[in-house]
Amino acid sequence: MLDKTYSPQSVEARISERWDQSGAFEAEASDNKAPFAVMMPPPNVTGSLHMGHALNMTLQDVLTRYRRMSGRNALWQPGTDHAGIATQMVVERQLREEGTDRASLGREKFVDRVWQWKAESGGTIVKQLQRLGASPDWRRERFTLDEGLSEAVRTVFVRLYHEGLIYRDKRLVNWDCQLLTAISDLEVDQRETKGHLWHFKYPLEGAEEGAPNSFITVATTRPETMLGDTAVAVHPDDERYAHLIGRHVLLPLVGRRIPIVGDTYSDPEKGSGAVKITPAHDFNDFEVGRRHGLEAINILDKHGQLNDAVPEPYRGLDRFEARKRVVVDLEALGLLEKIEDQVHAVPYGDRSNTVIEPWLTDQWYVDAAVLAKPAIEAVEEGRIRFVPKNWENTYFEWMRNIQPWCISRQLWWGHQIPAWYGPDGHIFVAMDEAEAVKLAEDHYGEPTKITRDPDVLDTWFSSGLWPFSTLGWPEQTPELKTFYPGDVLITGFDIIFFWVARMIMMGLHFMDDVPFRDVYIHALVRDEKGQKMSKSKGNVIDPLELMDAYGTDALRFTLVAMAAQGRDIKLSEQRVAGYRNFVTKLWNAARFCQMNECAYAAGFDPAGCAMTANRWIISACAEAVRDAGQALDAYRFNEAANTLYSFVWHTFCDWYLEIAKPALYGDDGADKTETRSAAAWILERTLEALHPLMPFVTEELHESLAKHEHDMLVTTEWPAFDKGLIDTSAKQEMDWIVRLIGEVRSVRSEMNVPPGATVPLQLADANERLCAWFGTHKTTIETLARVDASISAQPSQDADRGDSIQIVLDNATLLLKIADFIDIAEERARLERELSKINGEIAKIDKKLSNPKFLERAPEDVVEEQRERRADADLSRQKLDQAVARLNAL
RNA sequence: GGGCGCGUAGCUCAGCGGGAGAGCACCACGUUGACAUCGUGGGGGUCGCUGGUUCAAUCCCAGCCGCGCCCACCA
Repeated sequence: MLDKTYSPQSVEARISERWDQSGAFEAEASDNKAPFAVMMPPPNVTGSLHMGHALNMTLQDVLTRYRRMSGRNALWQPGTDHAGIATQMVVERQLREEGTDRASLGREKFVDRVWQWKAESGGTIVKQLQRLGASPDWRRERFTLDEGLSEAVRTVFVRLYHEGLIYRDKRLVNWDCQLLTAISDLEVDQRETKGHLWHFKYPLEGAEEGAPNSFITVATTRPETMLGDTAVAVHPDDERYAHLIGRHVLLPLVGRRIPIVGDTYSDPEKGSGAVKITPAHDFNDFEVGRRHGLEAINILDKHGQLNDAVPEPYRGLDRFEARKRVVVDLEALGLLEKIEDQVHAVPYGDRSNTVIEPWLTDQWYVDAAVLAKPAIEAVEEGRIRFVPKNWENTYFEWMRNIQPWCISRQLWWGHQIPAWYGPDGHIFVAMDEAEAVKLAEDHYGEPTKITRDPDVLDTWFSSGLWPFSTLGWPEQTPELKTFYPGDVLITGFDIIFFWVARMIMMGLHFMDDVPFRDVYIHALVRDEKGQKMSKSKGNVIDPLELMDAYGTDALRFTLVAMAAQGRDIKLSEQRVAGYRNFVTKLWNAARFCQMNECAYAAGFDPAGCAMTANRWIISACAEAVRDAGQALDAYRFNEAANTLYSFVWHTFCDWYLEIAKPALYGDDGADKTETRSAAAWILERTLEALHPLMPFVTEELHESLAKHEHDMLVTTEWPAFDKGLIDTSAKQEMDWIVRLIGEVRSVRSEMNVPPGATVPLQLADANERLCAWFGTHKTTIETLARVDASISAQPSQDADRGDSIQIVLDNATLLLKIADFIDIAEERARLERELSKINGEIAKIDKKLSNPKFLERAPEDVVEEQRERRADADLSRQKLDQAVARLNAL
């Protein structure tokens, strides 16, 4: 016998173990079932499970389990990402605590150390995913830095290089002065910051000192960069300054003679209308510099301190220190015109949280614009579909304006770039050192020493290959053939650019096909106040804690039920508790079935039930499962969850099991046998349908039930019904019974009839069909409404004496004999209320039906529906009129 | 500056052209042989505002108000 409540803690680990041993998650390329492939977004090895993972992984697991049960050869490809910067930071922090650093360790030892860290701590996230019930093929787990994937990375790099799509260039990059590496545009966070706009006067060459027009004023938010100025730009059409174009200013503090150039970049509306140009430290200025052949003077070293290119007093100063000094010194010279407050965007590194510097260095770039073209077309042509569709706009917007992608990073942890340099700087790109050496020998005509580029690749470069590198590419493996392209990618919108776009570009380029058909973009999980969860805010809800407290299934179900398309999820613990209750409800329904020997019966034919109630519940189950399946097909996760929730709790537990009780408690016989089988059948289908959403409790129940068809739920078929099980007449009949009971209960409650009291109920003045229904379900009505039921052809004398409440249900009247509780005046008021309600409805319908335009233009079935409603309402009104008349006759 | 999204019951949210819904919270009653992590009944909403399209608008369109997010090189 099942316990009274479900204890997830003791069950989940055991069930996990069984799944694992059964090999249920394993997918084979040789399998001839239709493949279904999902690529897991690889979490960082440094990661531990947060709510975003929990949602992302749960949705993937739901789909994978659903498709697997639906007969697909389902591969969910797992793995982790080496996360260059994040991981290197973690290990460097450890080293600091040990009083050392990576420089003193040296590259090789440092990298060894990171691998060691990965071996010890890198598996955390994987274990946590198992706790969540994730069902990927763990045998196939990959790591972006493992042997095979590294080969894929080198292959891609070499090929793109030879195609001219990867190149080396000296230009401005976003430089992180703390991590000492370049980062991509996407890793820069523009933050609105309160700062100042300083207006400086630059003396014009050849102007008379002190004369009114002896200066040109420039404005800047970054005074220290003036030390690297090589021009002042004005708009060619700006009358105030046009005459100055071609003249020079003498750069204060430095003494450099720099030109005044005309460039449309200068905006007469902004600042003073003249803008200082620092090509080496500003992206716009860099372009201006290129147009005018200006020198780019780099004034910063890699730490963000001023270098030898500036006058002696400023050398070695930190950039922020230099800013103050420059202002002070210019003021002393009388060249500070004014200071304004200004809110402006300051670039921060998303990892280091420090101010990013545009810095002039040699880096490797991918010509993203070329790769983007087919990637844009794939989405335009619908070969890839975003769900919800609006994300396509975001994708297009970014892809159509894509910039060269800086892929080199000055880190040690990652894929070292397969490029070597000869003594003269000649570049040799090759799969390995031996090949590079040979290339060099061919090039120079003799063995020549070459050195490898020390940089590593952006982590996203390797994750961009994930959909095919994990399947064995560049080898042409059976896996690749079977599982590429994948079916759906499930991820958050925050990595559409970082990852999704890159996978599409790389997949199309190297596999000549899209990496996946659908991209389902889910929402962000926020706290219950709608704030983004973050460690610094301290509002992080830990999924593991919720799993401990409420069970994994409750958490999963919550996330699925709240995953409506296009809206963020505000998670509250209360909600999880609510779904824990649902798990308990399901558990107890199963327990009830077990107690009453509702067990799988070999010959049971769900289409052949004699009892209406059984036909009805089977029909309702078929509808619910069909709807849930359709919802999952359309990625409407919340709908699937709600449909099943409502069916299990309200239809099955609240109504069916209560209706079934008399038969189950009664004497042996056909009714009891059939009801037992039907209940068991429904329970099994319910467990199957819920399994993708709540794998643990359903598997546990499946195992605990006395007899069943299949060994494990995980490999059972998702219930697929044919239309034959949907029985509209049973539905009509039971709906009426349900409403009847509801009406009686409502009246009893309103009239304060003691819940325990059994009172007479008479169906009066009803047609044959209703009388037949009433008769068939007499026991159900009596049990659930606590009445003694009978049928009378005429309204009874009880009503005429005022001993009964009259309940109008469609075109029948129910008489509830509760004389002791009736207050005639109140009863009259109640009936009048009913009457006015129905009259209101009739008036509304009449308004429509009397509108000739409605009759003329509304579709036929809508008009017909209104007519039927009108007729039904009219019947009810007649009955109510009669009831009132009888009361008035007293 | 551009783009996206959201304003529906006290709270969190579904629905989205033809009869306003769920969960939680709230109120009343209930120890009926699965479940008090429960059952039964109940109260509560001019579906942000203003126009327009339509026979019909919470739903479509426009504008406005409020809120959030993303992108953008502006001194």
